[in-house]
Amino acid sequence: MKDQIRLTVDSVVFGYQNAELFILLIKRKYAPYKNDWALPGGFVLYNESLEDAVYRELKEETGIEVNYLEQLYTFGNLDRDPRGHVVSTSYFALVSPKSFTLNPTTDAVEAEWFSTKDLPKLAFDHEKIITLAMKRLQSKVIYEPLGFELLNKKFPFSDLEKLYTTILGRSIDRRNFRKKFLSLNVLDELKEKVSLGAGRPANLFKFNPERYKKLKEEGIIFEI
Amino acid sequence: MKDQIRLTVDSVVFGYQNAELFILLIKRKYAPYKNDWALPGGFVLYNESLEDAVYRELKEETGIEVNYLEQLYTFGNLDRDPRGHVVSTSYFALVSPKSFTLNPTTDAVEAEWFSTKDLPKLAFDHEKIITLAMKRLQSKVIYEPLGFELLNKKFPFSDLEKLYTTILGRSIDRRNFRKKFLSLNVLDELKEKVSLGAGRPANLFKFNPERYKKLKEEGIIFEI
DNA sequence: TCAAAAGTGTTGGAGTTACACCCATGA
DNA sequence: TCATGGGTGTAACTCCAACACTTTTGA
Repeated sequence: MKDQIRLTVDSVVFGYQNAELFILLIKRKYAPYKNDWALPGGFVLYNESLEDAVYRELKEETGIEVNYLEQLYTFGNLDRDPRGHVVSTSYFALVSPKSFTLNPTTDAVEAEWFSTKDLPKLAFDHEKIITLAMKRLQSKVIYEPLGFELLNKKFPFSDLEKLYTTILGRSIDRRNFRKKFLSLNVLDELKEKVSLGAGRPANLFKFNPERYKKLKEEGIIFEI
Repeated sequence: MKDQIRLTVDSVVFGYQNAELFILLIKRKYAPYKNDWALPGGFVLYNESLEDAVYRELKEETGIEVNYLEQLYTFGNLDRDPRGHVVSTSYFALVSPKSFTLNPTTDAVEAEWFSTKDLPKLAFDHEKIITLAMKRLQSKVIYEPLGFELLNKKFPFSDLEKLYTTILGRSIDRRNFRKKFLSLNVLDELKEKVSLGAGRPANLFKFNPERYKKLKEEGIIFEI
């Protein structure tokens, strides 16, 4: 077991609530970095694919089901893990609001959502991984319709706008955003309305993945 | 050694000559896939970083020096290598024309450039890796000035244009391309001219990496 | 009736595309 | 002087950014 390269996976799981982005972290039970917060993940088993390892670890450590998963980067610096030569393939994942509340299934393991604006000190090089994941989310959300994975199936337009504002970290012109998004022709306007506290009730929309797929095949590119 | 995940690196090395893109392949000396063509690469050693492994394997197998290196993707399917559970992190690299001719240093190992339009049957999942690398090159060349890594330091504008035509696989309007590229303000026009066979001699240009870096820091984005 | 959020059009400017002829050289 | 590739400008159009008031509801 010694003098052997070992392979881990780590996942940056994003959740979204009330115009805030969150990342799922777990508290480490063992050394190294005992009691520090870290990304969910762990060693890949023999004859286990990378994605299987990600799903297994997420289930074991957090009990969460993700909506979207994508490989991020593989870190292989020699100084990244005090236990020796440990290479980690990182993933980034998105969860829908209904998976946002954590069931405290997996006893003993502490898992918690942290606002991206208020992250604790992290184990290993996990801060670096998170930084990369956030950049990737930002750059990806403008040319692929990922955002919907973080929202409910049906959502008012303002949710989408707030989500983009949050992810991109800048304000967006409501009229232009709506115009542009609707012109992409991948949203279905529903007959339903929803009233969120004060103000005029909002129309609900739904992302149409089939239409998106078809447009993509035709070479039409999504771009916000 | 058995029942142990092993880690390899594989590199897709691109070269460019006469309006054609080439990929560097080696002929496998041992099973599996003995005598098939494959991407240069091999097992990562204990206490060796991924990039070091890439450079080492490229040197051992091809004797080549690359100009640009970037991680591509990590493949971890269980069926990708008949030898067992072998995970491979792939890289993509660019070489300048002066490194394009192969010195037959590393005896016994056969390395050869293949046109991307005429690739042989490949070992493992290397065809898949190459497909991904080509997509990455295409999408990246339009928002990062990678192309220069495939050209001589000093080059006539037509070289740049032909390179983009080749990589993107479509024709480009000469006037618009030149206008746009020059307006990015990262090329220095030299006083030198070069005459390539027939026709009016062309002015030489040089990429200015410092200027590009400065513009990038100011938030100006390169985009062709 | 007031507060709060949803919904909606227009205009100017920037940037992109489309397009064809002259220039400098070597053979 | 001819063949070859290099170098250049303009006009139409499309796309993007900027900008503020009306509508609908609940309290």
